Amino acid sequence: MESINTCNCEGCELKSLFFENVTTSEIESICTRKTEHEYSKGDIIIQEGEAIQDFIYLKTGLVKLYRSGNNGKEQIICFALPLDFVSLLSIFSEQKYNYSVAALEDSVTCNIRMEEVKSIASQNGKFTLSLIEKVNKATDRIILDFLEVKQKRLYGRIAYILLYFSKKIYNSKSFDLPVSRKEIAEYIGMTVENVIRSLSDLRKDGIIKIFGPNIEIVDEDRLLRISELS
Amino acid sequence: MESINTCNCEGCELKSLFFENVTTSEIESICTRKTEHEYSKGDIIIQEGEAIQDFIYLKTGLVKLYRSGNNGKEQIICFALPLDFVSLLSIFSEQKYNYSVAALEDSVTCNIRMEEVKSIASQNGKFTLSLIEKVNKATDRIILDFLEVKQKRLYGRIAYILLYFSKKIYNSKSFDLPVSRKEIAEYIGMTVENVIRSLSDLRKDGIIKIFGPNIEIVDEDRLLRISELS
DNA sequence: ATCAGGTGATGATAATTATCATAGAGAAGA
DNA sequence: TCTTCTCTATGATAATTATCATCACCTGAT
Repeated sequence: MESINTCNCEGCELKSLFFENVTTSEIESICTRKTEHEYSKGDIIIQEGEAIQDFIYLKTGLVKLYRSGNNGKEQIICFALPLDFVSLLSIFSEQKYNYSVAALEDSVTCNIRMEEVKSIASQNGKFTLSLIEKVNKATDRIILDFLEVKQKRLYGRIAYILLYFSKKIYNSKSFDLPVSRKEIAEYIGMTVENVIRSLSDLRKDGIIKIFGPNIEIVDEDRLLRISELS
Repeated sequence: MESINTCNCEGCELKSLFFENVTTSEIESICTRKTEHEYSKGDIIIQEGEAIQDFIYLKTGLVKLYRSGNNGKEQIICFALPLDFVSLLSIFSEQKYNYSVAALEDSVTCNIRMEEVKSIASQNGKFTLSLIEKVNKATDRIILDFLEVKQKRLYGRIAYILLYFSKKIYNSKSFDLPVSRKEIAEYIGMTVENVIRSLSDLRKDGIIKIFGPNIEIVDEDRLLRISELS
């Protein structure tokens, strides 16, 4: 991880989104004290169990939230793009992170000391209210996605995650999978072998094409039907 | 549902928990305008799709949060006791509820208009901050429980939910199940038949006793091991 | 009182998923 | 270079779970 501080808040398109109800002087205070961090693909941004010190949000990149289950296996909680909070869960309710965050692509975060955020929050109700809305939207999304995946079976889950990457992350029918088969398995809660098998089957049926990490969705309608019919 | 308004806030033990950072005049304003509602076991408190108008919390009773999946089947999101918010998800981020709430036991809710809460929140950062903490804690709990259940298999899930009711809800090794076998199935994401079979097996193995709705945990250690070893 | 419908229960069987084994390709390290 | 490790891939088999059928019991409705 590399720590830099060259970001100018004036040009930051995220500023207005996150801090719409903050006064100019409060923003100035944030901007001078915030730190920015660069991560390479694969780097760990947050380690489960660490003390929560910063309020972190993703400026650019793609990350995964995950935690290690009882049996040593990892479980992926969700994927997050910029404008989703990285510091979603536990941020206001816990002392320590109960999940980890790692970069799936080169990423940049903007960090603000929690005390700073809490100090502004305690003085500025409108800010806190807009914060609560955004945090809630993100956790709602996680829960609804969990329920969505839960009601599907193997093939439906595979179809669902392919459509998720295609539509929500890359907005294209052809994309490089940012995760390994193993990570897909950790997200949908199935074994690697079955993930690989399902992808192979989808390829054999002419629904997708696979070139190494690249996936091309050939027959989106059928993929959609598989996703919906479990 | 019956609407009453006889609750006196002075004696309300929940007041200080939820509204610790609220001024006396703000509390008075809340107390005069809040409404209280009584529900019988089985009553629906919130219907999925309804407009969110009130901030609702549970005074007494036990409820379930659930939503209807694509295939018509219902999925139970979580169970909630007093001091857990009922209006957890979507409350600050959505216009309409994306889940339903029903009473598993006779329950009483205290309702406050959302505008009232938002109005206090926008003027009182400390209040909003303590609110965000509580809402986050509850949604965190849901997500962690989801992950916990997800990594277990049928027997582990059954053991887990029995221990959950025993320890978290009733604090006793003997209790009446507040939910049907079907509802357990809807929570753990398995079929009713398999839930019933698992309970029968646990009974045959002498780990629990079943008298109609009553469950008695005989061998808690073994149940714990089953829960942990999936 | 009787009927319909929901719930709990159990068995037989089918479908789904996990586990184990094996193998090639590529990456990282000695 | 050679070894080791991880990832992708596939097959065979075992374990797990779902589906279907049947039945008893209870409750509410007509």
